[in-house]
Amino acid sequence: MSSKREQLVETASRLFAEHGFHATGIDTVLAESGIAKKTLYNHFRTKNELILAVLRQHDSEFRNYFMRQVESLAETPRERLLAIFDVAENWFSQKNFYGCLFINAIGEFSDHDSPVREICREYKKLMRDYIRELVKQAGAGNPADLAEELAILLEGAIVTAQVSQNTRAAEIAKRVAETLVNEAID
Amino acid sequence: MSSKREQLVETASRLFAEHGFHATGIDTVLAESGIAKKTLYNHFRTKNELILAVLRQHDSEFRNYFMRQVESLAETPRERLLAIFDVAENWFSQKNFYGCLFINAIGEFSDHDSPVREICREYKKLMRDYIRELVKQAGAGNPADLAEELAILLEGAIVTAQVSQNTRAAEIAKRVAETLVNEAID
DNA sequence: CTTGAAGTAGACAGTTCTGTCTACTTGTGA
DNA sequence: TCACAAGTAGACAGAACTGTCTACTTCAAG
Repeated sequence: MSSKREQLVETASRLFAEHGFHATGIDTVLAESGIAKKTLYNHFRTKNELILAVLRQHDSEFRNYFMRQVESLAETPRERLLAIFDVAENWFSQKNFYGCLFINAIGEFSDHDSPVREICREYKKLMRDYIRELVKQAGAGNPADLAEELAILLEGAIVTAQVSQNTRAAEIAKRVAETLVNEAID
Repeated sequence: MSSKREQLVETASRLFAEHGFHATGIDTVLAESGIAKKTLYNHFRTKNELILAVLRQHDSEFRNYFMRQVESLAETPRERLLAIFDVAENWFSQKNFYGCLFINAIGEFSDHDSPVREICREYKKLMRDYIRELVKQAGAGNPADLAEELAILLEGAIVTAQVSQNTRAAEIAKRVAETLVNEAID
């Protein structure tokens, strides 16, 4: 059985994703998780620390899930670059898809130096790094360029799927990705 | 001089963009605008109605600004498709750039049928319609496809610029757009 | 068996938020 | 001039939210 701390982070993660960070009260997290208020404040000094814990947990968990999926769907680096968009399509079609938690967080925490934004920037950087590594393995001339392009395509697909609740965004982005990959790698 | 209603919408718009919708209290809007609470509640029945007014106003104002910019930067439809990303770059480099207000709103209002989400979907649809119209004028074989691709690129650039506060995203997206346009239009 | 760590239940203080209401002021058109 | 529409200032009710604290329970290790 998971620890109380893990339960809190898991419940809060779900609620923050669905309703946002400011709109979700501590009491809701407690009611949904069935955990006492004292226990929460034993593990986290403030609500903000809970938010940071949620983002850090989601960072490692989601990246892990994403990369595993990519690697299970395709073998070669080149195929994996395209599989990214198949994984995205799966993600978008989950019933509890509320877009990217980090993009949503950025919208609620505008302070440029806030730890929230730092975690979000770091997450996006690590995703780009992963893509760049695949691009490099696939043998592209300029890995950084193609990686940035594919990363932008992925972001665009995420937002489009979130706003229009349309999983086809992944398919469209994938088609563009194919063009770019074919162009960059002979 | 603008009406009190306009001042309220303008002030609220700025605060919602910077701090988010739930994190911005009515009292803050009143303090910043120097308008009495009674006046606000004479114009809007609830905070939620103020939010809707802000989104509707921003919808028409921003699209108008965006299209005018595109049309002043380039003459032919084909050039205008690429100018979209120059306008985006200008937008990203404004000191008060907090991403797309509609994307941010979607993150805070998850209810699928909420009027907030309706307005956001409609805005995104109208932007895609505008792009599709330019694509059609430029003479692409399948206007819908290229338009969707360019729209996804634009979304990706917006989010990337917002997260990393890096205006280069527009430039990268533009490069991809050039490839797509050249491929689709002979 | 006992002791201490961790959890429960929930009252409570203090703040903040939305929305209402009263009493007063200002400005303008008939 | 005056009547009325619109605005100001701000008190207030009621709800919600964060964070603290007390008293009680559970359970496992020594």
